[in-house]
Amino acid sequence: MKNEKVTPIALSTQALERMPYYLHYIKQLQKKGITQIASPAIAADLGLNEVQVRKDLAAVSSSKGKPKAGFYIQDLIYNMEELLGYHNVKDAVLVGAGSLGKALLSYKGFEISGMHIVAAFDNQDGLIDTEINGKKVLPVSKLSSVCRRLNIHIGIITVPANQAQTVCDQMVAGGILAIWNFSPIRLTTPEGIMVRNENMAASLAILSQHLKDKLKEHML
Amino acid sequence: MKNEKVTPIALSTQALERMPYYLHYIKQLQKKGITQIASPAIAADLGLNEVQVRKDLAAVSSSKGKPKAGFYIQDLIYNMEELLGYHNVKDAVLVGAGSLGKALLSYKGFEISGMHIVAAFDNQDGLIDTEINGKKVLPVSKLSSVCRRLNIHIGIITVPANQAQTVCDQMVAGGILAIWNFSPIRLTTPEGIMVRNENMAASLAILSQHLKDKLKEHML
DNA sequence: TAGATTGTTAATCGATTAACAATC
DNA sequence: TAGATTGTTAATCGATTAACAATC
Repeated sequence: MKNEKVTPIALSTQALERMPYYLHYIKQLQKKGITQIASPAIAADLGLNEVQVRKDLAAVSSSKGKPKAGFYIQDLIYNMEELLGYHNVKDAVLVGAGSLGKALLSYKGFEISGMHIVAAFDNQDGLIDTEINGKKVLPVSKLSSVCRRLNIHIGIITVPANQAQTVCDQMVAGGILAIWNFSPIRLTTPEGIMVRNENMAASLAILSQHLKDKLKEHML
Repeated sequence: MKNEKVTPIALSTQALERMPYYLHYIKQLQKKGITQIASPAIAADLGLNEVQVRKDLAAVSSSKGKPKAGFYIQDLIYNMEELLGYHNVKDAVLVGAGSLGKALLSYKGFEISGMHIVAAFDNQDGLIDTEINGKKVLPVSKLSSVCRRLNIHIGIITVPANQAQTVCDQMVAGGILAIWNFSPIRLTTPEGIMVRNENMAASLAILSQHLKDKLKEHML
């Protein structure tokens, strides 16, 4: 018995990171009425390697690409959205309704990507029971019970460093499986919990490093 | 003639990304009065590989580690802050004073990391000439001239996708060398300009993927 | 000294890129 | 058909991890 298409080709994290760019790009093409696209064209426009793009598309597309013509845009969009999870809405909670937390609560991009922030949590008295972008702010003490009760599996952490690990522990206790961590520390979690670090300080460091090199170069 | 310490060991992007975590961690230790730290201890607490930590520390530290004892915390902190550019303030501009832009303008973490956002730019009439966290909002038309005049080399892009490339071009015209891109598209830039993508959609995709796998696993 | 930790050299791993025959 | 583009197999590249002698 052949096991065709049952085991999807595993996609590397890097490849997964490129997907939203492909998706955005080919959606633009679709708007212009274009129906097919070939890897070399995408590669040129997005500044990527041709073979890399081809491999990425092959990994995600259910239909094969046609030599000379490329892939059907319609298929690609569907497959990518499916892969990226846009078709089934995922509920999430956010802890830490400071400036960054508020910004994320108001960020329209999430809805498009199939994520819905159900509630926010904070410990500041002034914030509790207020609403931000239509989302109620609850005391952190209710975090794990709410997650458990509503079957929520994604948690977003936007609290300061010294509170992040505690919040993380409470999320895990509430059944959270994937954590998006905006605090500047590495969280310790049990096996099976994924933590994705959105590391502002690191990004800044990399830019800063480049800047240093460039300015030095300029001196010589 | 020996060329000692003149050419610093090149640090990979990944290693650079780990630095802020090391720095935060050893600063905590310093607060507790600890003066020395060894790689295996850091590795255990941060969930990293021992050898990796040792290599990272060796790459950044000006003094050598002592067998049995490890590295001097004071030295490490100084060297890391130096490397990460915390000691010399870098001016930056931000374009796009929407919710994310506002959050970044108010984010205290940047000052600690040696970055100072000098001004914000937007095209929305209601925002121009207002102040956000003490920073004036100017019309985008002034972007490149302001950058040029104030010798600013870092630009932060928090505008929607369809405006991002235009803003990027204006930044480059203004002499910006490092761009922190929060928009969901890949920017095209001349050689020598570094773009760091803060890719929300990608992060979400990776979390979402993990969640899908975990929930499926749970079914079986 | 004994043992932990260092720095370095080699092996492994995974992703990207190159080469090329197959195909529309 | 000719030529562009595909999918696949092999080579390259870079980072992580392992192995080990040197050292405090």
